[in-house]
Amino acid sequence: MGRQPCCDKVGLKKGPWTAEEDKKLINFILTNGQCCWRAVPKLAGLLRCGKSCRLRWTNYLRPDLKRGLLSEIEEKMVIDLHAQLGNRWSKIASHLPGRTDNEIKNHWNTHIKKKLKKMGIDPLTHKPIANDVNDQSQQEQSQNQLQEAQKSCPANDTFEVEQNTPAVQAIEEEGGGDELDKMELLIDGFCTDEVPLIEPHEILVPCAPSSSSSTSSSSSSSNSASNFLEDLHLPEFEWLCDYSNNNDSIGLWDDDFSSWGQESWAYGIL
DNA sequence: AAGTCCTGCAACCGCTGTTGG
DNA sequence: CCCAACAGCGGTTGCAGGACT
Repeated sequence: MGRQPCCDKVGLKKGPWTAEEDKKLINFILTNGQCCWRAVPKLAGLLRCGKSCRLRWTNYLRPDLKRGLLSEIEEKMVIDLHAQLGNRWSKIASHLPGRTDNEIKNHWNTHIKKKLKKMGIDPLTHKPIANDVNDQSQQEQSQNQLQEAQKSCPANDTFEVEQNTPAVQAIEEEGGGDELDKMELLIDGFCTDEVPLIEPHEILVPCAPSSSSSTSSSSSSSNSASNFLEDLHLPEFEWLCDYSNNNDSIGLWDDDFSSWGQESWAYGIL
């Protein structure tokens, strides 16, 4: 007797979310908080499975998300953390407030991997790419050592940034080392699972409009959040912050979104 | 202008870990 | 201890839009 599917997939909608669905999900979460994702679609009136709702919320609708490309500092952090943690994207994401594991994973696969390869660095091992067989065996050895080190240093152990990985050195040589130093102040000496990393007043708006070119396919992705919210035409609540100003910040940082009450959050429910 | 290729992101799938009966 | 239910994670895919021919 195998495990039952997480949801009854018959009649459930798949594919891109519509603004209407987003609206329903946001309203439901804001009203009821995050609880029992399996029940969310039914209660929210959505023809989606709970898994899909959770993903949509955590990867896109969460108000504390930053949008746009990763900054140079964030990119370096990702590289450094990846050297330490491997493909544990959620752990890496926990060090980058406002970023999701999916976003980081995508960015790694599409940007950073190429960048590192271009620099002659193996994105897997974070070591210079070897050319001959001997170097390859050395590489494998160092890879094994890295994995052993990771095993002996589980994610919950105190995390310290390894500052001298070739990858990070290479990045630093390209400029921006000072910024990395600043960021290291933030991440040095806390446990991987210890969040928050920043104070509420430091939270960035989830919408910093990116001036960089965006090739997003989704109707609303990579837009500024203000535009995104306008697209949703949400009548039930309003964002209290002026998201049109990049320097504004929203006053919340709470991992436990379930604690969000009807009126206790950064929005005002009308 | 039309067709093709490439890129990047959102979302899905399947597996693992955790929890509670 | 076992098993089912559930949440979460990481790998992968599908597709829209831009770049190129």
